Amino acid sequence: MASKRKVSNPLALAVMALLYERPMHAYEMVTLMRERGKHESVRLRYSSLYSVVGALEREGLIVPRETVREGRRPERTVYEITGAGREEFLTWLRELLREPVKEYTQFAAGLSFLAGLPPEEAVALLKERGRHLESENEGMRSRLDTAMEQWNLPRLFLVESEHELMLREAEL
Amino acid sequence: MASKRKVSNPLALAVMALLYERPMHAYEMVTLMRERGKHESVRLRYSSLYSVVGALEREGLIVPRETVREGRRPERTVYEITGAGREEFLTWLRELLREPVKEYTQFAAGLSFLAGLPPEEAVALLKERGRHLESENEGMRSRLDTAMEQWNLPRLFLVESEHELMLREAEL
DNA sequence: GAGTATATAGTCGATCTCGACTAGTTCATA
DNA sequence: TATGAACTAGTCGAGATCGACTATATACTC
Repeated sequence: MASKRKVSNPLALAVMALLYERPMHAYEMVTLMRERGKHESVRLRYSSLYSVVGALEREGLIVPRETVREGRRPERTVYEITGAGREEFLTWLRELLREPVKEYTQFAAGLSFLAGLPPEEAVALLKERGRHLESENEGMRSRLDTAMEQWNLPRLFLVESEHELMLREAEL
Repeated sequence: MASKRKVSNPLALAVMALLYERPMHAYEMVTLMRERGKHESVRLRYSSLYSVVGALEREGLIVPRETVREGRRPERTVYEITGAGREEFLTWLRELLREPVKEYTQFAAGLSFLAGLPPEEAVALLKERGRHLESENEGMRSRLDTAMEQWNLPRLFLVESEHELMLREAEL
């Protein structure tokens, strides 16, 4: 279990999720992801997207359905998900939700070398961080509140990280 | 501010931190990092380490001091940090601590496609995750407690993630 | 003293990832 | 009506990253 995936970029999960709904072309995926705020949870770069789409096709998880061209714009390839793709999507998603995996963050790295700085400076920096977080979180919270009517799934979603970090600073 | 670093892998921060203490060779860095548990906060692979060391050298942040060979073992190059390296280390560390940056986690990605699963299954999976976390955290906590005497810096350090995730599940 | 497990010290090739760039289109606006 | 911004739809090359592999030395065990 938890064997290595042939396409491991989380963006691939997003692609499959979107194609699970209906066939579409790459650029449309970007647009949809942005509309739905998925780019907040999955790192989204054009270049990665196209390479991930290519990889998924190689692995037979998605297939091109048609290539259309409007006017003199570059042509767009519409993809659809395959049976194997659906299966892979569900397996992967289940695994992500069920099994905690070690995640490395920049901040954790920074914290672990805290000792390289004089204590007063460390405290000052972390306090500053605290202020940044507070104001960012306020913004997030209010955006969430106003968006709550349309999208009822997210709810609390990002705000917990606030608690985590507040605790850390409190601890210092 | 927050301009792109020439060597951006957090492992580079670790290397500079170690060489800040005293010159050493690559393999010794691995040993020390493991001893001190730094590999819990910074992803550590041999291959990445050697390439990071190479990059740091190219950038003039560290320099080889001598190459020694014991018996017929592969030769080891001892590195030391330069003035520029010290400066870069401090700047980077300060930035990491001061400025919150968006971090993408696997779990966040998974959560954001939760809707792809039937609600009961989602709940079941997250509950399972909760159990895993609980037992893992228990282990962590006891290891921390026993190690507390020797290393007094870490204290709460990893345990807050427990709270974060417990809150998330509670929310579901 | 033979076999095997573990520690030491790395290298190499394939893939992944990203930033920078291209190139046409639509829209506002001066 | 020219001009510049923003949108649409990608490509490309450089560099980063990782898994797998090599090779010697030491320790343990039967």
